[in-house]
Amino acid sequence: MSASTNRPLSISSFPSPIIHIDCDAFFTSVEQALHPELKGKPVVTGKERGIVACASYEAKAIGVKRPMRLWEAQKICPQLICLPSDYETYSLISKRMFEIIRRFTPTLEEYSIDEAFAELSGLRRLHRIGYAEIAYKIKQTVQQELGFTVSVGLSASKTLAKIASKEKKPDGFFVLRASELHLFLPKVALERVCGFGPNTVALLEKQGIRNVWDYLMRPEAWAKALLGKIGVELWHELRGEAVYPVVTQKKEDYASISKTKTFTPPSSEKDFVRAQLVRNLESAFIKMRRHKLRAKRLCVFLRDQEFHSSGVEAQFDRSTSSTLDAVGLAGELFDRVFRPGTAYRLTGIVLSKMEADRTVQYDLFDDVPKIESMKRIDRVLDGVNELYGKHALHLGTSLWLGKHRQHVAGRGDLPERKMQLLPGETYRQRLGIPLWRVQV
DNA sequence: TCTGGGGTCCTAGGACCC
DNA sequence: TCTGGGGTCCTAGGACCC
Repeated sequence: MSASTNRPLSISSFPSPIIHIDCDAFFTSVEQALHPELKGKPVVTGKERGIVACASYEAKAIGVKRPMRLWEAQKICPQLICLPSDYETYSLISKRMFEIIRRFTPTLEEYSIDEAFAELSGLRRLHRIGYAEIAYKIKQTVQQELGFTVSVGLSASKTLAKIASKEKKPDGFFVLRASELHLFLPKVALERVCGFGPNTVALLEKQGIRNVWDYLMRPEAWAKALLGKIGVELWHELRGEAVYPVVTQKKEDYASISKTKTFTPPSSEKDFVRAQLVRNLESAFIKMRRHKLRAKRLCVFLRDQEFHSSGVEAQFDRSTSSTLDAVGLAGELFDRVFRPGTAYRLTGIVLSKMEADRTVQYDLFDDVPKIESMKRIDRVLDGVNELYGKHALHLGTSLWLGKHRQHVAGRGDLPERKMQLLPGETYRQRLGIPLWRVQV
């Protein structure tokens, strides 16, 4: 890099001042704040899954990392305290944090359960202090009221603010002025940019780019040619020219809902893999109905032993929230993806093209009584499952075994399905799930 | 890092239409 | 039958994020 290129990109410090607030070891910090006896001790969450979901800084110091197996972590650190994740509480604390920040600025984006972006423009006059002081005051207030530390970065774009918040973690506070980028960015590794994953970093390194400043010294057109749209956006963001807005609107609905599940050992037994898939289908539909949504599109995918995934997508005749309605198509897609002789380790389904399930609109040729009765079945299913636990009541695996063609073509009819529920013992036993015996 | 689960967005190629 | 060009939708897959 020649000296002549190493000069400020911008004279103004903050064309648009944006802060990124990132909680330090959020889940365990909440636990320690709620249970003071845990303070200063190595704590992890994730007990229910058997892997480390979050490790406190005390645990990290001993070498516990994410996502380590729990037994592995306990070997390294025998005095480790393992807790199950308590998402409801974490969400509550998360909401409280967002509310605290909103007292300073309404322009807040709830980026994830433990991260937020906020715009500070126009606040200097209101608070009669500079942006850095406002940012610091936000950090202090959050910490005081929640009882654990957060890291805050202030800069001129979301991408830069995120880099800044990581700079001094934990309990970090870092101000990155646009006028100082030429001094700071040569020290910043490419993987610290949100949007540069392992593949992109490898590609950039092949081009002789070793840090963020190197990247900015290439022309915009070069970034576009190499990395496309995202490449250009980040090229601007990293120069302190904000491209990504702080999105204040809370996202309510999902663009997609997915359920995947890994099983061990891997299996090449078609009906067993299919049974796994049905399970995911049911879970996804339960979740979808809880959010009062329906889906038009369905994707089925499998992952084999070698970690290669393959999937197919298709659309329903009309969007649906009924599990029964979807089984046929799911079965068809499964048959298209499944390769005999291949051992699979995971099945997954993705529902997309979602819409609100409030407005009922039937096509001329829809079988209205049947749709209505399927909806009633779903309500019963959801009700029973609510009472007795998810999957207490579920589809018999046999529902589509052998006969599923018929269901796809004619969509079947309910009494007949009820008769066909019982065979398939082996898979049911292997999955350890009860039968569907309820009269609808 | 020999690998958990839930998301979002982008892109390239093909089909199909005018 | 061959020849263009362009638009749009769908599909499959990739990359990345928390």
